[in-house]
Amino acid sequence: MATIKDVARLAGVSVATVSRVLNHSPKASAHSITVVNAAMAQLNYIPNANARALAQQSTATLGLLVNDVSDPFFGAMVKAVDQVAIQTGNFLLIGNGYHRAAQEKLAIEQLIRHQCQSLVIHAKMISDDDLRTMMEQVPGMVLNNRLLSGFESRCIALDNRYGSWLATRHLIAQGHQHIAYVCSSHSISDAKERLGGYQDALRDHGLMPHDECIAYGEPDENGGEQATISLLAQGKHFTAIACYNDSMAAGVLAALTDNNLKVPEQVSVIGFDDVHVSRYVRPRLTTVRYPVVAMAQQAARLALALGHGLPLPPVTHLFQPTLVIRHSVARLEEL
Amino acid sequence: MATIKDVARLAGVSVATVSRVLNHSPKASAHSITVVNAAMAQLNYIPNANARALAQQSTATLGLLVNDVSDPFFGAMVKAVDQVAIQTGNFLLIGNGYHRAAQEKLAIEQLIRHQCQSLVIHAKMISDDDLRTMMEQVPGMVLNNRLLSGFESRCIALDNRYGSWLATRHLIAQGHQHIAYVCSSHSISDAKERLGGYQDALRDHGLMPHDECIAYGEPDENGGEQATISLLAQGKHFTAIACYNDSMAAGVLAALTDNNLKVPEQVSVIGFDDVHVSRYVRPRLTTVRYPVVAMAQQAARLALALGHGLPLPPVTHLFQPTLVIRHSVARLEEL
DNA sequence: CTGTTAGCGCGTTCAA
DNA sequence: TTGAACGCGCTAACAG
Repeated sequence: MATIKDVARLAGVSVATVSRVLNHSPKASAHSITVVNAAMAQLNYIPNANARALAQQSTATLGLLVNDVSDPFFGAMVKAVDQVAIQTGNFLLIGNGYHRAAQEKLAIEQLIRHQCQSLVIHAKMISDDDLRTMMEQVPGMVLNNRLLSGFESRCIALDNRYGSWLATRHLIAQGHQHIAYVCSSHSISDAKERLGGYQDALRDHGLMPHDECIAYGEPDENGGEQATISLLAQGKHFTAIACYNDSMAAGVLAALTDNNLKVPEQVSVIGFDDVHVSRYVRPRLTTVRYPVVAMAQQAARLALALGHGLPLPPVTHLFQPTLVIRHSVARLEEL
Repeated sequence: MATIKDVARLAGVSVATVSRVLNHSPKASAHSITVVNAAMAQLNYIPNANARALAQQSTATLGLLVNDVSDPFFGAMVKAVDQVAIQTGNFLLIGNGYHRAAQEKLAIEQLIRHQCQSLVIHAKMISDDDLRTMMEQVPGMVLNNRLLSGFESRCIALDNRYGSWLATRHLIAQGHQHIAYVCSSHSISDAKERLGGYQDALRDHGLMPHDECIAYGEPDENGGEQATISLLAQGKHFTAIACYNDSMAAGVLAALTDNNLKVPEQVSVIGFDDVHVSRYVRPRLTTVRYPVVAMAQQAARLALALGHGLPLPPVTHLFQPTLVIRHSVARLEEL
């Protein structure tokens, strides 16, 4: 790998001059520019980002922590953040927490080791204390989907409870009275809030929430299938199912179909998140929209501004979910 | 951010000693270890990976280029590579090519700038020449899903043609004679090879391939829907559809369902890749298995070995796809 | 076992 | 406009 010295030698100038044309400094003669560029091309010179970072005490990188890039929800988030990284000339470093506190902590540390000044963090397992010491160390660190007291201005979250309340109310408005809930088995705030929203909505409309109507599973298709099967196996009576997220809802649809239950004619299903899958599953999934892209972009812009001491962009700290009506919920005519 | 000097000062030792305990050097007294560790903890010291890379002339990083992390196929690939990165104590840097030559080149360059000695590259658009100069510069660069002459030992690919041939033969064996093909509109080798395998299989079994039975679309669900709709709109007669990949197949299933065509009773559908979606779509998708995980892992291990001058692991350079039989293909009884 | 020192590749003074 | 020299944070001899 050629270094700046090799280029300088070949071009017959000093390294300082090479550095100048490299960084488009105005004080570089036209002649230097041509000579240096020629030398760089001939050597296939690629600058060393590490050395540059060390010298400038700043890196053009943006760090992002997600649960798991291979999860479509986080895929969308990564893409949204990458978009703003590209726009602002930054390189995106990605870490995976894999739903484990230790791994989350380690991955954030890796991002910091690599000197990311701006960090967008989606971490649900790591402790508040650990998170706090990191927030203090890195001014450009922003939390996505988590509220940490004392750092409210650097948090962006969704009103999960309200979203789930909306979904459940929609089912009730369609005449459903027996509504089951397919919940995530991960004990994170999202799960509690969404479950809480479902229960609140029932109570608000004079219906009793029953714990036996709640089934748990991993927050993916398979978890949705398993939860549905356990609901069915217990002979529960329900005409609608509200789900923790769309992936589980896809599993619910599959399990109902496998058991000859027609959706939405016999059972209505509503999801949460509005990820890609909800649009091509059949019937198309009625769901609650989680504005991942907008939230991720705002988080990224905020992190970038904070990390470089720039004026802060306007940000929404608590986003409101909305209803997306498709074809998996039907009005209950009789009963 | 505390530096090694701060730690040394606080611990009352030299930076060399700090470096030694940091790197678990055997020549460090128990006393030094305790003192230094205490100082590091007190300062929340996190080493600077850039400085370390510069000093050691080597980084513990593995670079990966994919088309788009938010695509489930690449999500699986990223996860597989991340797995081996974690196992080997490396940090994964990810770049996105977004199906564009310029972006692919730029992303690879970024990875090299950041001094990744090992690179797993999935790039279909960048020119052979550009790729070659990079392969020459970086000995630890491995190509996934592309064959570059002169670098065969650093390429890992799938026999796409054979996979598509397998799929088509399976349909023929089930009695189908009128088989449409839903093809990717991207003009990359995969598309050509898979289409070729379909045509070969038809010819090998005495059937004439008709260009009018081929519909094109973006290689995602929506593309599959559009392609199916155009096939239907043209009134083509077919009893089965072979697809470029599972995402398109999912779109095909959706479009057929929307048009009251039962799968597989009226139309059989076969996919390619065997990604996650194929298992929870209904009917479950019969498809061709692309061993992404195994391929990605081998590519990663090869890149790591090459990049660090270690003995090479055994690798399969051309993987063979296999048939995965589920429920979207039926035997054609009459005609 | 420890400290001093040189240098990794680059940006940035400061003189010239 | 240019080059020499220093330092960024860290590792790796080397000498003690």
